[in-house]
Amino acid sequence: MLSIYHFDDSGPDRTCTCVNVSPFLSFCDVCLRLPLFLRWEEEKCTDGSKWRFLEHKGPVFPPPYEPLHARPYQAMKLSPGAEEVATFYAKMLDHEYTTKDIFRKNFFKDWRKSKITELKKCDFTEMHEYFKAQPEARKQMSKEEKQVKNECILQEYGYCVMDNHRERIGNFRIEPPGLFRGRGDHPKMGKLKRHIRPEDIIINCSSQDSVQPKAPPGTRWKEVRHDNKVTWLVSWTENIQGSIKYIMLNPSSRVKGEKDWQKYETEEVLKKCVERIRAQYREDWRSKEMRIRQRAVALYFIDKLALRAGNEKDEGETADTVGCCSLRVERISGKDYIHYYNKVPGEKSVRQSKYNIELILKEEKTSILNKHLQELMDGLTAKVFRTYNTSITLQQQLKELTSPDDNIPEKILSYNRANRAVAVLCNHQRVPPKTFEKSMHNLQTKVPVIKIAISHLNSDRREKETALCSMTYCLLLSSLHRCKKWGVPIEKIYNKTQREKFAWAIDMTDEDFEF
DNA sequence: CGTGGAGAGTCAGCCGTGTATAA
DNA sequence: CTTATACACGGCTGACTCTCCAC
Repeated sequence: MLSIYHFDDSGPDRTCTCVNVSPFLSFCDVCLRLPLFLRWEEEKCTDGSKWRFLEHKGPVFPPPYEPLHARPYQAMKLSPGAEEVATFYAKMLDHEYTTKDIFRKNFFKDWRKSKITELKKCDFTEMHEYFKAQPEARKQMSKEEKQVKNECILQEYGYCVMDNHRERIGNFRIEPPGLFRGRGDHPKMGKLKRHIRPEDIIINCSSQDSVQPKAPPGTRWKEVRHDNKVTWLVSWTENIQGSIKYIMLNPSSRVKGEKDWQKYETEEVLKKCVERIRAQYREDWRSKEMRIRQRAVALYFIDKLALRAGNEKDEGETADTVGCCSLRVERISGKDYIHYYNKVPGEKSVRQSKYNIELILKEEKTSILNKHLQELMDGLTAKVFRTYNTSITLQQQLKELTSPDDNIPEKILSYNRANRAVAVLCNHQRVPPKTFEKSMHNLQTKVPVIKIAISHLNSDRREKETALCSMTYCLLLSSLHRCKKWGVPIEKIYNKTQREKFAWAIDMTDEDFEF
């Protein structure tokens, strides 16, 4: 039974009561009122509001910098600010980032508000050693001491009250300052991510009846607003890309759970009409209109290759990564493309129309594509295809790989193998972590016979990781179903966080379920 | 009507930490 | 029993998707 919250208007302290009811029951069998999910649905909230009451304590700021009085540059004394920025670099000395020119250049540019002229002449090793020793020092602090401290902060700042429910907040801590780590060859890597002050913070909460969060002594918030059309509690603008950051609720919360449920339902609808959509885009490959051909091939890639949509981005400002709609001709002839291409035998009409492919990917825009998808099916967007195909593949694989006589470990193994198939579809590829390579090396030198096992180990690891990261909803339900059917403990497949997030799905799975 | 940009929300990889397990 | 290694977990945050609205 799923724990669905219901309103408890009688309580003096506005906390919720959890009652075990199925989301498909009309009424809670204890208080005889509608469960929250359904009530929300019932009352429709057509104005698009996400909540009626919201109260929280605001964010937790990182502790202020404590100067070390270190002198990494020719014994020169640094201001506390300059010294702090230096510590960010010193902490990363072991990281590959600090070997990259762009990283160093950006860091140095932001740091040299001081009179330091050459990075090469700086010696960060002393500071580096200091920080390396920190985990040791922290270990000295007693375990309970740490836990109690953390627990207090969590209890005070880690929860909010939204519509009578005490809900867990996802990230209630402000991002600490540091050096920006972009992904890939990011042109801004190494730039200083500055301190966020209360004056940068926008608070969102109820206007009446709620206690508003207090800014730290001697400071004030940038703004306090009362916007119940959004779900965030706190926001600020980050200084590297100028984008907005938010504090929002935990995945186990009502607002997030409802969203997930909705997505699951969209997948269900797609299942019913996917063949129609496929037939249509195949036909569109031969359209007289170029735009339609473009659209159809883009859609084909998204469907067949589980590509992401991939929006246009500012060149020179952002990471160098690509998706379907931003694929360019030069990339198509490149290795990446061949790599994908080889995985798609058949569908000759796409392959033969070289002319198609070149234009399509160059000019098709995500927004246009999404508009088209919306016409094909209500709620359909590019990424729904990705999750849908993931689900279907997993389900098929599970069916193929599992036999009723398997014992539980065998069933867990086949689950992991099925996940590998899913990973292939999504083209997940990960570099094994460095520590892994190292331990592999040790194995190889010690016991040569073990070599044979190495490839297995390697793939097992990937399967596990994939199991953790390719969570979608039909996929989720079909694997939950399998657990129930074969008596595999759910705990063996999903960890605590995942089980909390998908409490609603775990409950609605029964043995007859099939995606 | 199309487009660009801001805002909101989701996804996913990395990494530190704590714990289980092996040596 | 102690120490070292492996592993799992969860927090963090950059990247991405999608929507909406002003122009």
